[in-house]
Amino acid sequence: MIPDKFLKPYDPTSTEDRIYALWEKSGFFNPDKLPERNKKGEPFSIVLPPPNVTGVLHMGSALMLAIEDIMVRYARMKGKQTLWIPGTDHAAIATQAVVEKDIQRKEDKSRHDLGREEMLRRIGTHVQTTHDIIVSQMRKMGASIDWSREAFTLDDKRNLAVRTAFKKMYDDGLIYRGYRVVNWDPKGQTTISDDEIVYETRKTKLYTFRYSKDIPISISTTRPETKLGDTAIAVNPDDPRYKKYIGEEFDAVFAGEPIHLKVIADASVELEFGTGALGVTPAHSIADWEMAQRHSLPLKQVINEYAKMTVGLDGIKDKKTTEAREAVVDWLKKEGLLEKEEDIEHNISLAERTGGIVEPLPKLQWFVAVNREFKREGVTFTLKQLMTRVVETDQVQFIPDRFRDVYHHWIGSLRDWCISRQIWYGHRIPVWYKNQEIYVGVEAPKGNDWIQDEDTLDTWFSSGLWTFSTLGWPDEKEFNINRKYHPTTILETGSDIIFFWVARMILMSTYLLDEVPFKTVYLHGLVRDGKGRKISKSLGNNIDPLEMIIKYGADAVRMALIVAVGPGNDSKVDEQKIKAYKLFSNKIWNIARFILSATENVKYSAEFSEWSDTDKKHIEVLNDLIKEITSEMDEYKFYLVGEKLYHYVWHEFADKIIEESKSIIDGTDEKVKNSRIQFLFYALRAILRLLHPFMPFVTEEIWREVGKSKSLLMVEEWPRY
RNA sequence: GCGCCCUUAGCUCAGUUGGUAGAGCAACCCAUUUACACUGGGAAGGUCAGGAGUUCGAAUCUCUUAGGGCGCACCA
Repeated sequence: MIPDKFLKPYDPTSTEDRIYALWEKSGFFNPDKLPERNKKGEPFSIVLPPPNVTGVLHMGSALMLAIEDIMVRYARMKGKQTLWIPGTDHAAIATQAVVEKDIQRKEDKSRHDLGREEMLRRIGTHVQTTHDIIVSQMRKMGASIDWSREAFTLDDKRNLAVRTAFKKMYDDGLIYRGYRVVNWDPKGQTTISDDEIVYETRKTKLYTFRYSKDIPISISTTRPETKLGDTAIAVNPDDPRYKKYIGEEFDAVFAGEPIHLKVIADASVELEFGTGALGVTPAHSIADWEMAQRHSLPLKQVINEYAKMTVGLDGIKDKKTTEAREAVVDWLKKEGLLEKEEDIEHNISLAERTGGIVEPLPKLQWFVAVNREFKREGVTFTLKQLMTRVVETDQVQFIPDRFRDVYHHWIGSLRDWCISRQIWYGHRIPVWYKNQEIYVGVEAPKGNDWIQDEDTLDTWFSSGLWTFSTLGWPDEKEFNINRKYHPTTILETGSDIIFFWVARMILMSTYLLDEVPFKTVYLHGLVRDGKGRKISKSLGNNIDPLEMIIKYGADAVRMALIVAVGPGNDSKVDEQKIKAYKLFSNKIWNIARFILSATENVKYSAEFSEWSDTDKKHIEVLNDLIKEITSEMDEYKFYLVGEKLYHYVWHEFADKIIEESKSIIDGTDEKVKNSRIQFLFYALRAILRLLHPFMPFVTEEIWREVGKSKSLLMVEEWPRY
């Protein structure tokens, strides 16, 4: 008798949690507990890109989990010693910003009202809640991940890894403290790295004016308020208009502020832009600061951390830069110095996490030097060279490979990485100060008077260590046990974090371990709505993966996300597509029902060989498919495999083979009938195994009836051909 | 300014050493208590963005034009 449940449509909700519990109980998520076949197999390892503990999972995370679980389940069925390490990311700025905002809204308090300790306690509570939700969502997706090794980017072990890495880089001269113009986010009250800036094109005005009637050179700027901090006028050395002024010095009182300007020649000045002369503001522009370094110009700060002016006339001093700008323009008009006002479009820099307008400010911060040379075994390297070399020599390969060019292009223009943040949530910088002394160490120095640096590290500093900090590094004993899993086999992640994360992992791993963090990088794109639009709150086009799982099952959601979406491409997902794969789950269910009832009193025989001619052909077609699919799986072409399986199962196997089986089974030719029944067994067993990485729940549930044994489909052998 | 990518059936996309165009969805016609809370059968639909070149042969290689997306840089 076939079970009653097959008489009803496939019901994912009553199945999935039960199946997941079975898998977990089996222990097979942990490579140490896999069957002998796998223990002897080659290692396959992958880390989960740790989701931020800022909120719940979105479709992008669901896509990531689907692809990675396909890779992992396939590897496991191929007999590999398969490890998938889970974790979550503390996402320093992002998380603190979310909690701060929440407290501001509910209690009208700032973090300074609460104090460092209380604020961290509040964040901790928030993080625990979101962490638990995220983890339960990963289970719902069917992720066959080793929960016994779960890590957090801010837990004790990872903190030790961070301190160890920092110390080593400091000793090698690759981490330094420097007074430089950095990207300051006035809204988040912290510095941010170049990569944490997003650009937005806005219309603005370009003003052309003179500092005073006595200065013969006019300049153009979009930010007149910063001109109170100018210390030079720069012109192109070949500009005939200004050659005669080079080296001259002028004094003026600009909007109430005395300024002293030296005319300098710098090749970076374009002759065509504006008047061909520019006011140099070393304290409030990274480009000007670099120019000031070249010409030994003084630096004069006129804007503070709150983006307010610190000098100038009434109506300028203590005002926000935006207000001060208008006041300076009014002053220029009144003095008759303004010559031109034009509308132009230009990019403004926004802090990615807070949306604040980035204000370049001179600050004492910690940096990773990417161009500084260091010695390793007698050979001189820079971090940039290490990062470039491993990709050039194909020690790390990109899928799709065009990202290799993108990666190199980014490295080409890479500047020193500012890693200190003035926020509280994160890894505290392992540096202590006492009077004029400085101590950098893995552990705090002995003695009482040492005060630890107040700042925390960029969240990507700890993320960069992820492939090996999760395997126990720097604890030698633990890392040695896990040594076979590093370099990891593959990294699967979103193409949007190739610089943030992929590049930083390559940096940290090549520097600290002298080996790559992964051999292959598989990049997926953005998940968009059915119309190809970005998912956004304002459009209200968000599709909640959990809601879809409840409605259509995780198998359907997984298939909808991966079919027909090649690596690196954005995917379009709408409810209709998910629904179509729910119907497919049901189709598989009914195929099983038909075969189970047709073969009810017959035993499956693996050695059966008396195939009818038609069945021989069917076997051939199926084997060709298996062969094709297997090589495509090895090439990570899941988007093709999913589609091919769908097509074969539905339109070849169900529509043709099962249809013709009806008359064969009702017929009188026992030999043909027998052959067909054995073939149905054979094909169903193959189909379930082939589909399992893609649709693990429904296939496992059917396998329990078909396999007629207690063995789990998840550790069955991938079909041979 | 530098770099990457895209333009194939109404829609979403495959098409990997160059060999007379494919799938899913949608739309159309017909059938159907069927293993199928639906499904089956059928037919229709494309000068592969435009142009030039290489070739016996180009959706596929080269150049070019147009449109679109993205990244980096600049942002006086």
